Amino acid sequence: MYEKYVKLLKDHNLKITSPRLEILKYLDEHHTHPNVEAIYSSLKKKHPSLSRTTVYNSLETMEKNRIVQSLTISGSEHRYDLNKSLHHHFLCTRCGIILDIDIACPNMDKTLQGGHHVEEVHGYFKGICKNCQKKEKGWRTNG
Amino acid sequence: MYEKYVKLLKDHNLKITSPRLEILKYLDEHHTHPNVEAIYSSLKKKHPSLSRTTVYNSLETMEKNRIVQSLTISGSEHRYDLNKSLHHHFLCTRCGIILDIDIACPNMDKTLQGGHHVEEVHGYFKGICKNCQKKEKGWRTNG
DNA sequence: ATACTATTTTGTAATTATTACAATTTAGTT
DNA sequence: AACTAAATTGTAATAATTACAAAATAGTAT
Repeated sequence: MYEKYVKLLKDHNLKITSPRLEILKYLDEHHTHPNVEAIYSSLKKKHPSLSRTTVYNSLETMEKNRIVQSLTISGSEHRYDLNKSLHHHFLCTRCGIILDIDIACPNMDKTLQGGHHVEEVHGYFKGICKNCQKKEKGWRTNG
Repeated sequence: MYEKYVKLLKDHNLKITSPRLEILKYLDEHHTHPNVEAIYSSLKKKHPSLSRTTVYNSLETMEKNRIVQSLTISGSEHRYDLNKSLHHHFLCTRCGIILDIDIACPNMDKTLQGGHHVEEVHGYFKGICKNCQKKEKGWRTNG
């Protein structure tokens, strides 16, 4: 059940704790790029002793170990992602959904730019998602 | 003196106001990608009646009109840029400086990705800048 | 199994950035 | 000079995050 998350943590010499395992499981099962509040309020149901601060702490630790990735695209909150293969993200400014965008990008795996040591690369698109456009069209047609 | 900022605002049918002109001038003269606080505290000296809220309001309006650009790279605050040619950004996680990165990128001018309507494209690199690396090396050698 | 210690979790109290809002002022027009 | 919509201002809220200290726990050594 939790073997793969245990392995992930062990591989980074991190202690195996319930909050960390649950957060990893949550991210693995929800590809919604949730914010802290979403993770916290969902896990809190099954684990009432969970603290919001723990979610912050755990994510911070796992981010430092590159197990999870923090997206700053929204500008008002951090949103999280299991750190799998490199990919871009799209934020819908209408509904707030963040979607994975898999496109070729020659700059994604750079470790040096302009003489600076690069540790992270982020490609963000912002706009209106397919779904929200459909909704707006529908309303306009009906109105 | 302020002609070009006046023109920028006029071209977007925005009213010509002192706060807007001063903010544009500040951004034009400081390529530091400042946050609201930096802009506010600098302008406040010469214009004591300026309100922090006005800086927020002005930047919001000018961002909607694509006169300025908001960078969310830092994750804790918005940082601003005069919206000139498309380019990437590098954030130093040590000193917080944001630098322009001019590299070719085939995805920078996309208006559609995965069927979604794209209005903004951001390319962010995070890491340790040349200068901070130099400092760290120096200290270690001397220690 | 037990004891030990560093790490983690937890809850509360700050802090920081940003937004809401209502009153006043002002830009652009009549 | 008067008008009106928009912008500015200050204060009060809100939202996300961090600081901190006490309690609990994981992993290790005994």
